[in-house]
Amino acid sequence: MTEQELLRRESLAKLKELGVDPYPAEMYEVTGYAADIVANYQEEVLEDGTKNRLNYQQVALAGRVMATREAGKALFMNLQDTTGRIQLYLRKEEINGGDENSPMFDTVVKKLLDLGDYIGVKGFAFRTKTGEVSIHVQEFKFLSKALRPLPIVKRDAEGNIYDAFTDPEARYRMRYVDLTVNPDFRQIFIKRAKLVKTIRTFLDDLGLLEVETPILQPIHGGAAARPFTTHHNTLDTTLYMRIANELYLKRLIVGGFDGVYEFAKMFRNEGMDRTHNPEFTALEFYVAYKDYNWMMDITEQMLEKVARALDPDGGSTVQVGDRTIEFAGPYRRLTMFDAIQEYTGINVETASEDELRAYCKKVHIEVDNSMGKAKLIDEIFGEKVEASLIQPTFLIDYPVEMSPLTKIHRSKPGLVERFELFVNGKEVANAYTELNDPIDQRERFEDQLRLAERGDEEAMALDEDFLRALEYGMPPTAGIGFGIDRLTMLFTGQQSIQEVLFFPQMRPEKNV
RNA sequence: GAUCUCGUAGCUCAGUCGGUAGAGCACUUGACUUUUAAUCAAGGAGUCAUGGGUUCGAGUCCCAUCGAGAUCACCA
Repeated sequence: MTEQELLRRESLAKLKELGVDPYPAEMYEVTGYAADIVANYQEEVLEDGTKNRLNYQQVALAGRVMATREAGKALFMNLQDTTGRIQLYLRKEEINGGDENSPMFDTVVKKLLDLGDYIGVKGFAFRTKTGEVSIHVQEFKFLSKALRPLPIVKRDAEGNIYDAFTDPEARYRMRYVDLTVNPDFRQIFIKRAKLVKTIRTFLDDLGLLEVETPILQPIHGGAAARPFTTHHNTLDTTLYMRIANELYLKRLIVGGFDGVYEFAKMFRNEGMDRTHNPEFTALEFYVAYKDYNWMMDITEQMLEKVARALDPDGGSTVQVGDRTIEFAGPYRRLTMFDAIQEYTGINVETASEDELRAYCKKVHIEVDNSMGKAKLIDEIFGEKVEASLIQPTFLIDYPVEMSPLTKIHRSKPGLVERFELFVNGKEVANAYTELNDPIDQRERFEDQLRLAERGDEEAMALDEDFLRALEYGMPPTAGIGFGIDRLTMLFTGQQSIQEVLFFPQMRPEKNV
């Protein structure tokens, strides 16, 4: 144990000796919050120059002590509660209750109270000489003693931060410390919650039903990815953590729910980097009797709502670095082929597979001979177009080979009715007119099986029960999936997925 | 999975050519009844990520391991 930890344990023992309970059980009634009081405290100056305090004259706050400034027989503290910080002012005579021999001020407050301790205070609001709204404390109570020292982050009047707690490893492993000493990061998670809430309200208002579907699945369908595998003891069977929930949501459409949505944790056993965490959150929703054109309209409406909800002034734009992204629709709609034509000059419709392969080699895109024309098109798009799509853009009409769950295009042979939404050069949504022809779906699954036999670990598994469901009849349906983490990154200007997850996955810690 | 960079006090960081481990904040003791990055005086605090190697001598050079970050590959 470090010196400071030992000292805090000694303080704890001394508190108990003095009859102070460092961890009281009873509730503490809070009647005021730092941010409210700082924002709303009022006083009037009378004709004789004296001040008349108008509100918060009997208030109880609770929070952590984040700084102390001793001034002889007085003491200032910064108290941090869930809303922010406020200064406390304590005077010896009051804390001691008039008893000269009381240990409360000199021992309990000045010596045994440490930074990071939770306390409750009762008193009245006032404004100090220097103009800071503060609480004049008349009663104070230990609520919880901290046995480890917090990193001390200081901030001056201009807002400059000193000794910031910045080590990403420490911040992510000890998010509780990060959230305590870096209140700015709290805003990211508050915005995330608001984003989810805005979407939920939007979808509820559309008349969709929020549902839950299995996370433990006997067949990992609905996406191309490697799953986590687990085992159920009683059933003695292999189960997979879901990589997608799409096939379950469509079963509910078959069952007669015309619109369903789910905020769903997905699990993919793949690499981790600043845009990938092994578990992440997707929003998927499916609406009967609609198609992908309708879904594009709805996406525009939904994202504009989100942008306005998160913007302090209700605006529809988001600033990402030096780029201003406009979320009010309509968004540009560009076919994949037109996009490639525009950014590379290649007409992929007329180009042969060999010509595309030759182009890839020329511009140093890695290719191998197993790649068919569709895969080459996808590579060229990813390499040459994707990063250029800054303003929200629907990329539409994909080759059928890449989209085993998507309905064949109503007029363009070889393509499917699919779109992906790109913003700031990154994909944020993937949607299609759902394939509801059970015979076509079976053939697409069989194509996937052939890919799996050739060693494609991410090929989609054939789900007989899902096909049985389609054979009972699924209405024409539009569906979409959003990456909620990435959407949050976009709306909060974060470069790393770890900044929008409270507890990003880390390698196990050796010595805690 | 590959490459590069990093790991020194509770936090943020210095540490030269290989020669006794440093600073600010935090902490301890003292002063101070409106301070606010409080101030002033004094003091304590380190398995230099871990393990090996080279050397008279390693925080520093070499190797391995662990952890993190960035870039790339794959994916959402």
